[in-house]
Amino acid sequence: MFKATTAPTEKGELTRNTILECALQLFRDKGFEATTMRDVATQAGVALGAAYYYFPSKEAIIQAYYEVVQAEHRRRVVDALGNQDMNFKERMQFAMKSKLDIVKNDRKLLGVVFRYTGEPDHPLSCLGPTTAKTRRESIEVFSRAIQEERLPKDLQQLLPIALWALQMGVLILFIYDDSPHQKRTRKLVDGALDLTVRFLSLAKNPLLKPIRSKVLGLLREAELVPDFDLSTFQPERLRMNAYVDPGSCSANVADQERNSQ
Amino acid sequence: MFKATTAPTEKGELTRNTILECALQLFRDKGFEATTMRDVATQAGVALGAAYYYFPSKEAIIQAYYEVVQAEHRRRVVDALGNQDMNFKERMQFAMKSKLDIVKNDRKLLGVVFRYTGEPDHPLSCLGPTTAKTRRESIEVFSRAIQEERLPKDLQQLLPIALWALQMGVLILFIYDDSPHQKRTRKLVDGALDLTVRFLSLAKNPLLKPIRSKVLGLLREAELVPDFDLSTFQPERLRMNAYVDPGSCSANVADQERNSQ
DNA sequence: GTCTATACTGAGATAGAC
DNA sequence: GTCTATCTCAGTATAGAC
Repeated sequence: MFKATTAPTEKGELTRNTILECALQLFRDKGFEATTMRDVATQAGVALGAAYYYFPSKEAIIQAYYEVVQAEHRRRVVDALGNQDMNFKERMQFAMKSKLDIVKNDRKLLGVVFRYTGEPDHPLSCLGPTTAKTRRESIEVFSRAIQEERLPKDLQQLLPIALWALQMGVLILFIYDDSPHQKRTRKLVDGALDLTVRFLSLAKNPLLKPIRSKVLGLLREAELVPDFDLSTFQPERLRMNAYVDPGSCSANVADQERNSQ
Repeated sequence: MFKATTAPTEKGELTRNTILECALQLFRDKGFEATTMRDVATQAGVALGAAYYYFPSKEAIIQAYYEVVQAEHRRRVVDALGNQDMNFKERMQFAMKSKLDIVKNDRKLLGVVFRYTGEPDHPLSCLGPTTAKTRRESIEVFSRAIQEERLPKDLQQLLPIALWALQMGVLILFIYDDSPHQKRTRKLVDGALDLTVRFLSLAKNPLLKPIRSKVLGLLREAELVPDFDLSTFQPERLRMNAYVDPGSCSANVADQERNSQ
């Protein structure tokens, strides 16, 4: 199991970490719904007010969890890219599977991340403006994983976003997957990436450039893909993130949610 | 605007309909969160307990709404298939767009349908066992829409499920789409279906049968597509619906949710 | 800025009377 | 089937300690 939080620097960080760790332990033991904020505060040895001081809602704790997961994912991928010799497909596989490894014991918790997917205005919407930073980081991890591969520019832009979207779907499947060790989902990942590689070597063919352009144009029109050429990829320009003041991306969820009240 | 409910026959049905209509009106006016169950009960002229008698939770009202939408969708598609002369692409377009037309003024409400997507055990999970009937009906509508087209058996099985999945994604995009009349989403639908048609005429080529088999095998292994040949399509065999007793599918959400407590 | 302690409100949900 | 009374708990408020 990966360490859930990074080393705290200030006292406040330590309290926050304690609350986070205790909350996650309770969520794992009793379930998210069955755990009250009072339980969390008691377990962490702080007053209720302290819990709310750091996390504006119970769901915000899950969001914080997901950010930790995301940081760990990045760490693992960067580490592996630096130390292992993997081919294109292996790098994509690693990027997908390491995420699953990280969350494998927390499938119940993970589902809460998706709770406000359909509600753009909710501060914890996993596709909304306040979660843009995490989303961008996630896409960036996939971007790194495929960086070394020589791909046409349009595919280079498209693929990390497609992999991120695939990963979102895979996570849902993973949550529902009751096969031992979620073998079913892992097999699907293998197969999907296998097809992706084959498909890409087809798509690289200059003869298919028109259809690639059509697809990209379509996704750009839908503002699912940023409408400019990227060497420095800036997915915060995604339409779904359009409301975000880029400067506000650095605040933590607690602050963001508080601000939005 | 379509009529939200069918003509009630018994007294209980009438009360239920009243509560449903009043709730939806309030949700549209004030928003889902801002509306309390007390508001709903008051507006409908019943006691709080009566509202909970028919709908075990506030979200269950949204689920009931979605079932009405689904019924209307089926009605429109069946009607159009019988009366209009449309080609393959037009039929798919109609199936997609009529759904959007139905929900176009309720995008805020619609998001709540997705609230428990990541929580398999929740009675209102839109991918869970208790919503299997609605899901099956939705897939069946797409199945009808493409029925007349001559397609290889495997594609005939795959396509309705793929269209259903596409529609789920499209609905999310639709919710986030702030362009006038959600033109952006509608254009994406056009483009996506255009590509689908082109892709299908490619895929129909017997030379590509092996890759088709691979894709289908993959999806079957992941239990995203039922593992048998279908002439009578039975999506309740989908893995995600595996817990469902097929006999229990006829009960309404309220009953199902109550039973699951 | 980081917390404690306590009291309070609002609303989702339930129990049990009728 | 319906109502009234009640419960629980998320979240807020406040006043103050360090």
